[in-house]
Amino acid sequence: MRVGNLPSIRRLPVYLHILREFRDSGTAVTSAPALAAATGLVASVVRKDLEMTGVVGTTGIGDDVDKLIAGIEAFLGWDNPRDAFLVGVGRLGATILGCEEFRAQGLNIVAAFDSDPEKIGTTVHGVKVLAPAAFTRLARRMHVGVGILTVPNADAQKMTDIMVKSGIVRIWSFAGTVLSVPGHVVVRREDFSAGLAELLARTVVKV
Amino acid sequence: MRVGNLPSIRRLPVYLHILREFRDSGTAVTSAPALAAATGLVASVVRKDLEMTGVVGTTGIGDDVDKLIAGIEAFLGWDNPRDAFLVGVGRLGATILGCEEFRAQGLNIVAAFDSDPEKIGTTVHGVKVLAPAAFTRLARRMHVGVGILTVPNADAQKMTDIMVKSGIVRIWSFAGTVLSVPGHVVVRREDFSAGLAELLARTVVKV
DNA sequence: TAGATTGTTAATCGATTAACAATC
DNA sequence: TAGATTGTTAATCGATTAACAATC
Repeated sequence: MRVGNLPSIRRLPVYLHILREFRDSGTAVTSAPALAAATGLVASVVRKDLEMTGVVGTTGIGDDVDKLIAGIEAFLGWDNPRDAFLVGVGRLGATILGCEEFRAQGLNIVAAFDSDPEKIGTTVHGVKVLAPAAFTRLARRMHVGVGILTVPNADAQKMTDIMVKSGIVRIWSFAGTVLSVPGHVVVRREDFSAGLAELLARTVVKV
Repeated sequence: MRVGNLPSIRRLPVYLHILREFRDSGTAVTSAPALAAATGLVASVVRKDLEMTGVVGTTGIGDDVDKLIAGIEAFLGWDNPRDAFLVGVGRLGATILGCEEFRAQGLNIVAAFDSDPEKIGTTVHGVKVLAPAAFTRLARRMHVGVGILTVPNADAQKMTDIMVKSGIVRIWSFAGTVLSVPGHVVVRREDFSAGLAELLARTVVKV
């Protein structure tokens, strides 16, 4: 069974962003062609993507902006953020701790972990930094299911294993390495090297 | 005409990472099946991906590790980094300025720009922060073709227009908005909201 | 009504995967 | 030789796009 394809899910936040602008400028009704124009996609794709959220429009008229916003937010779980632990309070980890907007995007970072004794006990952007030894116990007690991995590549698999053992089922990884996890664990890798490769190597020309 | 597909290009840095580990552990020859095992892909995909780089292996034996490394690096342009300007020295921008590894991945950040007078004139991780007014003149004089966009969403399109006007043809954007650019400009969007949506909404189950 | 847009089906496109002859 | 792997072609799979009847 599948609930939607990945490319569609990735486009939903873009629609949401545009729909909120529409709402803020007083537009109550929109349409697939209008969203297509604003995103650079074609209307068929927009319709397919929105179908996934279960929100239905009115034939001949279009879609209600508020309903669409609520529908997408519900589908993405943004109306009900999940608790997450972050491991690795380096520069990137600290930057992520400072992103308040994630809280409105389904992610509530409740604690951070780092093996550096200098960092343990400090508070970074309002989040307490704890010793890695406490990870498993706390994750289980607080029923935390989401882990953010911002450790150096060399430590990534080791920390992943600890996460999995602790009941984490979704891992947002910023490590460059491929992680091996059991089948029930979802890993989303943000791969800057891949992004850079795509940006610079791209000699792909559409004909 | 096309030189390769995007998914393949995005996988190349992963192969590179593994190949370097192979080399460092004294392995001189590898194979598509071996790389498939290390990445979790299937051998056919590995062969297709490597075909793109032009490196040819030996039937029945496999591929030379050093040749593959050199071939991928050359294909990605990592052996010959391009100069880039970064705009928006906030938390994320500063973090990116601190990523020395980008220099080995084809990207050489030579200057940063920010409209905050407190930041102008300072040096962040070895990179000078300048006033945005100087962007166009410097980009043209130094023939900089790559721009990194780490400004708030509200300023993203405005800065994009300035980049395009200044001769930038590749934009690595960390803004959440859709940017409109002329056809000759390549934009690669690192979309954390999309990543998060994919991570959390994913109820997709492979059957 | 005429114009516009919906939801959905069918056609197209592109990427992944399997298969295999060639060959070390 | 027997086993393994190459490069490449053909089959499969999944996502994008076009088309259209229904309908406001």
